[in-house]
Amino acid sequence: MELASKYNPTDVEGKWYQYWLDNKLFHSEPDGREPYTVVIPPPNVTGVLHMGHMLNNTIQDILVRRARMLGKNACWVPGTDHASIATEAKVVKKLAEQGIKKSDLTREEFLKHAWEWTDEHGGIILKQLRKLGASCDWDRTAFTMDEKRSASVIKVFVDLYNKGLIYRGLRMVNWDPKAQTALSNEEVIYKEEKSKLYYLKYYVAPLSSPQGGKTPFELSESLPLGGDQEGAPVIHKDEKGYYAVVATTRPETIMGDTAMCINPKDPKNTWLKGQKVIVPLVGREIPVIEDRYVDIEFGTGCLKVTPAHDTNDYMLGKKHNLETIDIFNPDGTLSEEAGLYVGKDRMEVRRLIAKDLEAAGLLEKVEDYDNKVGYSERNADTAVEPRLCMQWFLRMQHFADIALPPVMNDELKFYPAKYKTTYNNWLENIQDWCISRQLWWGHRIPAYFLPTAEGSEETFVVAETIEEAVALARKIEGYENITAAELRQDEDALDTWFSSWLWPISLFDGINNPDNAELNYYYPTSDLVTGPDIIFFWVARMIMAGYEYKGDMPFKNVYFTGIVRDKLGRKMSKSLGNSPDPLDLIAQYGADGVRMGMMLCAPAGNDILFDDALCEQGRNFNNKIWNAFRLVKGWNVDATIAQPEAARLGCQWFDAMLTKTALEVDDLMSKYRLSEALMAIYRLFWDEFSSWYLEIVKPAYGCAIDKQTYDATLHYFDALLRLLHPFMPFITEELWQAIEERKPGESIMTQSVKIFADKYDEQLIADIETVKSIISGVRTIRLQKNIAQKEALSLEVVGNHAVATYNAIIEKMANLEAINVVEAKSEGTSSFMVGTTEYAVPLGSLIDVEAEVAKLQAELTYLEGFLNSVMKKLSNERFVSNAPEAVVAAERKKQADAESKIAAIKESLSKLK
RNA sequence: GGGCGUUUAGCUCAGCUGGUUCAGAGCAUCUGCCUUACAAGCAGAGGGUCGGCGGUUCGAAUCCGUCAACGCCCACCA
Repeated sequence: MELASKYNPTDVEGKWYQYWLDNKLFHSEPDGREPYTVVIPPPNVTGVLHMGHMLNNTIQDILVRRARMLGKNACWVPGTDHASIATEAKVVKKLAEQGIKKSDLTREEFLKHAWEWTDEHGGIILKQLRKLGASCDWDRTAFTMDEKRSASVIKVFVDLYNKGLIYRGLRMVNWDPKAQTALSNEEVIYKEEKSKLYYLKYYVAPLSSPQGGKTPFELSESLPLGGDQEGAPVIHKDEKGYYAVVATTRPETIMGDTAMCINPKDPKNTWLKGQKVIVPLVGREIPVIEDRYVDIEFGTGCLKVTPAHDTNDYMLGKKHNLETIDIFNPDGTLSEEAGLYVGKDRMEVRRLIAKDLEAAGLLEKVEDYDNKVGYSERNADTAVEPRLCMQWFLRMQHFADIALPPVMNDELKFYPAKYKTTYNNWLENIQDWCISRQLWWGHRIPAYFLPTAEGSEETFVVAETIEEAVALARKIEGYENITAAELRQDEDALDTWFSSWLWPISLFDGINNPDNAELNYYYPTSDLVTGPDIIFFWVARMIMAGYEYKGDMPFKNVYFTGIVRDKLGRKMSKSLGNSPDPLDLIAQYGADGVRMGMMLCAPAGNDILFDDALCEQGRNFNNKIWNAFRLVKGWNVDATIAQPEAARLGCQWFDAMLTKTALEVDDLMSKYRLSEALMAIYRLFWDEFSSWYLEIVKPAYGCAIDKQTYDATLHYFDALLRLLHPFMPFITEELWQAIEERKPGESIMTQSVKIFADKYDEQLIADIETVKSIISGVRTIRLQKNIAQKEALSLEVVGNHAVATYNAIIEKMANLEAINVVEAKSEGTSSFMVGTTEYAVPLGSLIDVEAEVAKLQAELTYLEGFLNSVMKKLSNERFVSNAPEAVVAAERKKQADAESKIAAIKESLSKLK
């Protein structure tokens, strides 16, 4: 057959992917084999493939394909996530471009747009995964908002509510003013930011009559002003009176101030105890309260308390029974309650109020300050606003209790194990999960409110369907005749993760249909491959749901990948433009090349620094394999030729190498050290197979090869392809099909990777290493003396020729006409040592005595130094008496070897001189 | 503020329970080759007092302490 000199992936990849699909090789049904299950971390339904997906799915595919080739019933279930907040944001943006405001639409109208968008863009990413070679069981493709998954979510919500684990409450939550929804704690990302610390004047309020405008402080005290000394009170006074100074980063919230707080143990501020102060600009009098929460060292030790807009202030407010004034609208603008700056955005107000405060003489000073500000995970430019509102929560303590032990005692293993600590910390400090989102795109909360009189407490029922809700409502006193039309369903949707935490169960319909045959067969799944960034969002919660709803772990192992960075170590991001398009890479280097590029730089758990050059290496490897195949397939076979000795030995040796490497790969794969496993195969193919084995067995130009060697070579090729297939599925299928005629529907995918013995001849491998060194030694001399490979040389072995068995190989590879064992080497040779044996190549007139002397002299110097250090050890009494015998013996051997080498070199030198 | 991790060749990393697989691999570099599978290649070579200091030990990249740099996670310091 004619083969191009370069491998062309584009010709090959589409063809075989279709072949695999046509023959249903990715599809799995429960059977008698051991299952191997992976559920995909569902990408956002409207997302496109990025490098992170690429890494993640390459790893999954390698694991899945390998498991399949180990005879397991491998099932990789794909699907997508509805990603409520991200998708809703995209739809809102798209509608805005068409001039449509979300607020002008009904829920139904909006959802219609959202579904249209989803149908249009949904699943693009799954199509892209096919280009990568992902062997997902596409027949099982699921969506977190499809019928079965939605029903599961609702069922679980009702169940948890009935178990008393879900509650509704007025809480301080993280509010995203852009998306106008609450977020969970995990969805807030804190960023260090340069900001300002504003020092505001809060005047001490004068008492109304009868004291006539004097402050209680003035009336009762006569402490001196100032505060230079440690522990002395710090009292401020100007022409308008006494005042306290409060440091804040958020002056725009002063309209919501309902107290000022000092630490009761703060000597600087004891003078303020029991006073009232006046909120600047606003003019409202607020009490000074005392709480040890206040840090004496920070700022002035005076804290303004805004219970509606800060989590800690809220806590203080509750404790001290303070009024709560919510000065913001849901979109982050100032509300009527604020009284000032109404309708303006909070960020703008910050600038305005700073100016106004200064103009009014109420701003003492402004300092630069490094601050941490929380941002929405999905709207990276939007600062989160703490906001008090009614939300649904899931009690987490119960879940922490069931999810912590199996990970800590390694029933469920994390790779790398360091994430156990992270997991432990989170679960030990678990907080309730805010599961409601003020969004439409998502699973609507199945709570139904009953009509109640104005002002009275809200009453609701929680049920899977409206009919059940009505039935439940009718059991409540006074609502015996209520109808469905009178019930009002909660407007909120559930957090996306409230559906994805069920993924390993809901994919097999295990919520709607518990204990079904598929669930019992495929669950628990085998390996989960995901990023450590979603360990809390997803991994931990799946473990919780797994134990709650199936009584068992959702997966046995979790492989945490690194984060894909560029070669400078920067996170890949759209804004930096440093993220290559995976499909472009595939077009350029081939899917196999890109897969290899990803894996080469992906040691488990470390961040990976991605560089196109690695894909190039992958592509080059493809080409190497391709050309090795061209060589082998180009040979003419002559069944009448006897197998040459060199080839016979070469086969024996490669057989051992293959087994050795396969065992190594088994071991590495079991430890999820995929990149090392790939590297082992890479070296086996490139160095051992191509550079050594093929050169050893290769017939002379124009000559035919014997049948025995040819068959063995094809057998090895076949084995190498199978070893490699999980990593490089396309080229391996292409060549496996070309090795010999295959039956229709046959594929390398269903072959076994295990065809190797569990033992190999270590001595043989060691001997060939010596043989290789001898050959390299001769080659080095050729290079130095500029002697062409064509020109045959002879070799003298001084003393004992331990690897004489392999002379056939040495002669062929080094092009030697003779190998002679001699007592002493002849005149005019260039020599080298392998181990303790000296080898010499007679060069006649080509010998450069001076260079030869210099070379030997350098070696002598090194060896003498080495011997010296060995002797030092051996003459140390304590070493000889304390070290294990074997170690001492090893040192003695070093000594003997060095001495014999030195003797040989000295002799050579004396001859040369 | 707490916790975790990293630091070994120019780059990316491997070196588990201290001693011949201990200083390694791949890439990059340098030298010589268009040798009839492959120049996306072949053959050969150079390159690191294992972050600093101190300790334990007969012996430390490996164990302990400490310092430094970098990275990540968690935490309510306005």
